[in-house]
Amino acid sequence: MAESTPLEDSRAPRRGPDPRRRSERARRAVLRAASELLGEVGYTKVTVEAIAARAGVGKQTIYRWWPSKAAVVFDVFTALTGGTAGEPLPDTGDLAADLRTVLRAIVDEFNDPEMDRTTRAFTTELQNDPVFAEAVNERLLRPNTEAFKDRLRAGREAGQLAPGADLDIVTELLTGPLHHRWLMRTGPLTHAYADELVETVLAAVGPRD
Amino acid sequence: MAESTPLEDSRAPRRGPDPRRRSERARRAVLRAASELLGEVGYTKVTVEAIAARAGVGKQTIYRWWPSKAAVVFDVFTALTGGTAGEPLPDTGDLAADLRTVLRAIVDEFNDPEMDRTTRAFTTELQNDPVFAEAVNERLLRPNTEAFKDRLRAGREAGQLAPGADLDIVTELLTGPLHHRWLMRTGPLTHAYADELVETVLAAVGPRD
Amino acid sequence: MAESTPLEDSRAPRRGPDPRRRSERARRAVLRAASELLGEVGYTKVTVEAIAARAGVGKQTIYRWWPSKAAVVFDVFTALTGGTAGEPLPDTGDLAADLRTVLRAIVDEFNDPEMDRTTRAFTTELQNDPVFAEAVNERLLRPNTEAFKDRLRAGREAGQLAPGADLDIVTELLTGPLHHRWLMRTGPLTHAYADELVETVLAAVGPRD
Amino acid sequence: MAESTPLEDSRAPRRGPDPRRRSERARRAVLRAASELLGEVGYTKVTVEAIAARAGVGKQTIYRWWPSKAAVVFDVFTALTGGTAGEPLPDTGDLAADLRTVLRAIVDEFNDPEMDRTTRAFTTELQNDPVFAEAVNERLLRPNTEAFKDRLRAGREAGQLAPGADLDIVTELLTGPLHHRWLMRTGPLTHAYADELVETVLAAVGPRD
DNA sequence: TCATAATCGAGACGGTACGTCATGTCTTAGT
DNA sequence: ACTAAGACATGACGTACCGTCTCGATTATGA
Repeated sequence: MAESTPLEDSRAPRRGPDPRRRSERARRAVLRAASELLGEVGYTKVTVEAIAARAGVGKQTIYRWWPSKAAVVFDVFTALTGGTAGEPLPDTGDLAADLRTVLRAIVDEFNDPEMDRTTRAFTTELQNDPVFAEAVNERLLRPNTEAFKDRLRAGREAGQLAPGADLDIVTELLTGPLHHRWLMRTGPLTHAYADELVETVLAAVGPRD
Repeated sequence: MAESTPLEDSRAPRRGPDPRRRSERARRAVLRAASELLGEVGYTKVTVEAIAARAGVGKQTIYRWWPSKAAVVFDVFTALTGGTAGEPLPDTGDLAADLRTVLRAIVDEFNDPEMDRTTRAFTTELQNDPVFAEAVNERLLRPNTEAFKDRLRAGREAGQLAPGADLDIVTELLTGPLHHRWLMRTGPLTHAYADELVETVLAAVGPRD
Repeated sequence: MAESTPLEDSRAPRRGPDPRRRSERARRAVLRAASELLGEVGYTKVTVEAIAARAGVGKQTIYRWWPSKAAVVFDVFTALTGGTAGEPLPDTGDLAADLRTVLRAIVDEFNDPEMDRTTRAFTTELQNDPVFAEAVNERLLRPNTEAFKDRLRAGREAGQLAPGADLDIVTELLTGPLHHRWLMRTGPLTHAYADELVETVLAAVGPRD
Repeated sequence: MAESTPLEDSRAPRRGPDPRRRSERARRAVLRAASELLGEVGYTKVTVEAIAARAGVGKQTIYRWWPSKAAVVFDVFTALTGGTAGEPLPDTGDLAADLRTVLRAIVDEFNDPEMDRTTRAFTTELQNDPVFAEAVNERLLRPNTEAFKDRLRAGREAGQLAPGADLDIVTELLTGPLHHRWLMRTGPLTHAYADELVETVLAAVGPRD
């Protein structure tokens, strides 16, 4: 995903304002203000008006370039992650170790307050806007899932996974519980938890001794 | 969970209106109206005003008995499930079969439009209201988790699970992926999927042959 | 006017609650509370609910015995004046002196904060409720006007007023400016002002030297 | 008084909305709607919401520019009178004739339903809002009183009034009874009544034959 | 004198309007 | 042309009172 592609660019040749004249200053100020406000009051209480005021920007400037509050938050998120969605997982040859590394990194992300806020904002919006949901899926979730499956496939070929293992299921077994625990706040997110998940899942789908 | 315990009753001896004088007619009308509106326009677009209007009830009557729109929706949910949270899982002696039964039932629930709407409403609200999140956890999620663990424990004692299996992890491995797939709409929710989840997880934590 | 006849008694044989069973305690408490509140927040901001609460009385008890807030205030007023409306003016034989006495008394009444509040309350209500206006006219204003005219008539017969003097006009010349100055707060209300009014008016309608 | 100076402008350098951006369309629509509603349902039953609805204007637009319903009505009034408050009385050289002209005009105004409604609205509000009372006094009543006194002074200098006549008292004797009769509805307002008032008052304070 | 019926304090009810806030669009000046 | 500022029409918010309507718990007749 391109670094700061706004959500609304994705589908059509966009008729409207001329992007060449867009003020970079205003764009940055909006993202910064939105990020701060997300951290301070939470997604649902962030208002476009407040973002504009804090950014020292006219409301119209926001509405001109982003179709919704969700789109602004989406841009905040991609700015945070630096557009790493879909990057290949590390491959040291040791599948278990690599998965531990990745799951620990996910745990760390979820434990970062700014990421937590922003990701929750997403999840909120996703529930009520299927178009947004599909966009997020396409740009974030599916690329990441594919990256997982690529690494698992490599592992399977290396004999570290049962030949018949369903890669989709394995991916979900690894990330689903983690995500669920975070989302529902049903338990602490720690490296130990990440490790235990990897171990248990690999016990199921690893090669039989 | 008691059938129609409203969310706001949970913690304190409730100072305020006298519940004995509460109009059962109004209570039912509000829940019905809220449920209908959830289905028609989705949680975020439901307004308290609209619920009141549709129910033929004064707004104050809603604000008198429920602290928020979320609390109304919570009651709609508990009315829908009939308060089954925390009920023991079936125990036929065949752990795998019982888990399949339960996961298939969960799949069916998620595929029911009314449940889907209501549950998404929850999940939305949960993200931005930690108090609500804790209430939902206490009354819905934890009881259900415990019910799972109880059944798993029985299975472990019957030798259908490895003696050292971590029941929390197993529960999460069973429900997390399911929930995640539903929430993020990353794939279809079918009985076959439920069955595959059970099979894969039990492969990990079942007794070694 | 009978001392505490409530406003609503005036026209019909009142069907409804049995006045014999009326709680004197409640009646007094309501009038006291209303009077206090009038002084504290002013007529328009007094609410029936507040009167009931302060009086320790159910709202229905007020609505049972008085048709409106205005009627309650009317009773407060008649309780204040002791029902002196329509009482004959003093007649010492000296018309000018008697008028000075009466106008000074009116000035004193207007300067009494409680009377001021209550009378303003009336005047407010009068403007927007013609039925109430007519009731007040019938029970307060006309009797008082008649009392004035009676005294003036006696004076005219005693040769202290021009034989052709229009008693209605003279009455209005005496009370109109006083009332207007009070109502509009266009100037101070003093005994000297009362005296000057009497002197000037009598100069117009007194017997020519 | 400037034609359409809103009530709230009177005292301070007004911080708040920028009057240059004010929509003239909205301003007119509000005044028209308020005027119509005043005539239809009476001041106390006029609601800001109804004014906004009839004017096709947002409630906020009313609250942005007027501090209260009373202030809107004040503007309606000044629009009605065309800002004639404080204009000099006619001076034909014949004091009695000029006063008759003026009092007859006042009678006509009070008999005009729209003026009647609006002026009663004022009087209502005046009773319960001293700030409003003072504003009305300053902008309407005092200028008019001064205009009266100017004309009377000219008459006094022309020998048509006793040299020692108190102009304030004379003014009040002329306008007080008129106003009182209108306000309390204690009698009909006719040209004959106006004439009689002038005649009687001048009898008191005119030069002795 | 005692049952019984009405009034009492209390307060929930269906409503209306309040005055505020945020939405997304439109207008006004200023670069 | 695009900006910052902010007025606009709209509509929901949560609160305050309205006047009506139940509740039990006292009264105070009148059978």
